[in-house]
Amino acid sequence: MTGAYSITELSREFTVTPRTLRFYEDKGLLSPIRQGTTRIYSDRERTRLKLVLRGTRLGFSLQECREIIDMYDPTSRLNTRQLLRLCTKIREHRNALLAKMRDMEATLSAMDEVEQTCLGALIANAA
Amino acid sequence: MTGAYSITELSREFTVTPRTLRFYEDKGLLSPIRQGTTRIYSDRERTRLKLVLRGTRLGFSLQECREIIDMYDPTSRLNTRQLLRLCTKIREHRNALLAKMRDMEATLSAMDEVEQTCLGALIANAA
DNA sequence: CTACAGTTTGACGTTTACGTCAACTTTTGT
DNA sequence: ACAAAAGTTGACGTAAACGTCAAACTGTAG
Repeated sequence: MTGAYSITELSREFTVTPRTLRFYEDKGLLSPIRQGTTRIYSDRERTRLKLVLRGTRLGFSLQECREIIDMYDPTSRLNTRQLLRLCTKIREHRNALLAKMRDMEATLSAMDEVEQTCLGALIANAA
Repeated sequence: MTGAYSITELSREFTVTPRTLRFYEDKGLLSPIRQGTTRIYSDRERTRLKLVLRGTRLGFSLQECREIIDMYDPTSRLNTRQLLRLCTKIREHRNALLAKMRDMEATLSAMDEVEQTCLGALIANAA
């Protein structure tokens, strides 16, 4: 495991362009190692990429994605103060997520309602 | 009811700028009536605005928001063909939403995991 | 050795979603 | 009647998130 992917391999797997991967690197979201000047992506980078894409799909900015992912990925040993700060961050981000969840549920149930109306109208039309 | 709001009233209620409301109008998301040249927003527009903001928070583009909201708001009587098309659209948008839901649940449970690790480390540090 | 497929670094372009004036008209309190 | 407050239409600016070349380098199969 702990695969080594080229930039096009990885970009194809997630149907993004190489430019996107370079851009994310520029923004500090990915940091592939270099073999000479060529980028090599490990499974860790692959996972981070997956998380970035998940985050953007949920409407988070790349900045926010970075914050979130860096929480997930405690690259170093943390002292008590840092751990407490991390807990606070987790709480914040979770609250943001739960708010979105509520938005989502509201949207979903509204959609269901429209569908009911729609189906009702179809039945009426059929009569 | 069926209130009449000025542009600043409405913008303040939702903590956006008047510019935003004019922009949404330009994009066909809102269509306040005019009293002379001045915009007057009804409760219908207020609701639409609420839905736009909800949509953007969920990472939908204004285009997508418009599609979704226009479904909710069947302004005219629809024939069977149109109703069937609407049902299809609802299905599509719901699927998109459910996909986001899954992304969200994954993110949430990952966060919970990080928190557990974090709390565990805190306890270890306290010992 | 060389042709070619893949990669790299700029650098400028584009789309979305507004922000920020400016210049002007309209409405309203006193 | 008149100044302040609110509203209108341009027009240009901006930040985020990439797209799209161009020019040069590199590694590899034939």
